Amino acid sequence: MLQLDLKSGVPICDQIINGFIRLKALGVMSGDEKLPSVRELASKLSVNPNTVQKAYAILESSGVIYSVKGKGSFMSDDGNAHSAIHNKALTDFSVAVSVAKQLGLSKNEMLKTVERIFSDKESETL
Amino acid sequence: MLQLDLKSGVPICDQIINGFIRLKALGVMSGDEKLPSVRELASKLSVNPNTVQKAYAILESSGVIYSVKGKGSFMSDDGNAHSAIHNKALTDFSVAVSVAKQLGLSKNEMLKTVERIFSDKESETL
Amino acid sequence: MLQLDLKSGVPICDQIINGFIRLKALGVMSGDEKLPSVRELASKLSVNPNTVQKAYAILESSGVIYSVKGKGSFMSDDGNAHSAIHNKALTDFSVAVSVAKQLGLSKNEMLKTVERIFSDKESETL
Amino acid sequence: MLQLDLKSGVPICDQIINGFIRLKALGVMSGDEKLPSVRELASKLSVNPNTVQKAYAILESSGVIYSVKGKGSFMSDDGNAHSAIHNKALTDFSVAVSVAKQLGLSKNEMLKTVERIFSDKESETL
DNA sequence: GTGGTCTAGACCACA
DNA sequence: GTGGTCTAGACCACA
Repeated sequence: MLQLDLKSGVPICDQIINGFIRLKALGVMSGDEKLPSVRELASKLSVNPNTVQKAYAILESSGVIYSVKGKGSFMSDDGNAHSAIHNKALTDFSVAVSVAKQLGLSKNEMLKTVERIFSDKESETL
Repeated sequence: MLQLDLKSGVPICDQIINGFIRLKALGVMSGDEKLPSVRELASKLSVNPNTVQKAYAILESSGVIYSVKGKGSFMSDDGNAHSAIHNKALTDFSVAVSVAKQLGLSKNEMLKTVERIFSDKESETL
Repeated sequence: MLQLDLKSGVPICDQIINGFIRLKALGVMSGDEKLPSVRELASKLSVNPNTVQKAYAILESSGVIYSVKGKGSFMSDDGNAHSAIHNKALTDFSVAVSVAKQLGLSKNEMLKTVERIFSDKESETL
Repeated sequence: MLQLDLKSGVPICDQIINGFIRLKALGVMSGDEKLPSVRELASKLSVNPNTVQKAYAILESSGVIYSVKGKGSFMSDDGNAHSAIHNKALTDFSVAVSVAKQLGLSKNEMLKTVERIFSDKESETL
């Protein structure tokens, strides 16, 4: 379901968070679908349960998932939460474009970079 | 000259580095123009002189500025330095695209964002 | 009869307990009225029978319901039970006031909220 | 500055979070004021630094404070964040009033409870 | 079993 | 020194 890239420099916790957001955005997971338990995912990813717990806590606090003690964690269908994340991602990307432009990157270079990453088969295996 | 955003999460050292690169790219500073002294800038920005020192060292080691003992630091006109910066900007932008993709942004949204920012006159004043 | 909100964060067992107390307080259920069997309710609510069993046990131990072997559980009319519930409700409310105060709500805001909800006819349908 | 009540049942992390929200709401702390460092507060409160770190992380993610690596954490002046918290507290309190009403508490009992807690000197020592 | 909290202690980047 | 991430492992409430 999720695959980590330990060499990427992106914190494990963030990779888990982003992974579930993406699974929902892509329609791979749907509302009220059960997530793997904290311990199960930790074991599969070979990371500490605390790290998964932290990711789940952040996902819950932002409304992406909801947790029921003793039952498990479930994907939320809260449109507001998911669109808020989408908006934040869009804003962050806009900032990145502005910064890159200021540092001298041309429009063409950026367009090509976007195309390249979307046609990059490796990145699809996530 | 430079303005820091402590709340942005971007390391202060990086903000200083990017700031001078930007000032050169935008034509606000030109080749051989003198930079403020480490202590002066540190005092103006209310940051630790060590942080400014570190930024200057990185800028010098990458050829963006050069130092003359007893005189100070000056903006360089080194073309190689510019291409190094260009490469770093390209790498940073690629990472931003990957993360945005991970969070569910579509290729189309990204392409449109790039187009928008390049046709946006306001963004030039940033 | 009862409806659970898994996303509310309130333990399922508590929701069942409060649900029956409310049904009695609102007059929807009356004294000696039969409750659904543990298994029946568990199946309808899609929860673990142990959870319903626990809720019934707590309701019985506090006198809100009573059980007859081989016949089932029934709503009680025990006045003492009601006062026990009343005390618990008062304690819970006090905690809520303390927390709200801790988070900066003014006395006035709280008093107005109480007034509003008691003059709010819609809230009776909840 | 902050005082914990270990017997209250409220998680330590939450008490720290609520404490700083309250200090800002009451005007005891103002925008851009420095918070004690993670380790300093942990030592003063005799709790684990991780617990304080978690509280600071949650406060930052909700915009109540902002952190600068190597410099410290500072109270934010983000009106939106603080009013969002205020709104949440008000909503939570409204829910508590509704529940209490359903469980049979009278308007008078609630008003008196609010008055009592606001005239309670012990609660002011927090 | 499942989520949640906490302590203990290591390690990293940044200032 | 300061924030941030992570592992290791205990313990609790709830189902």
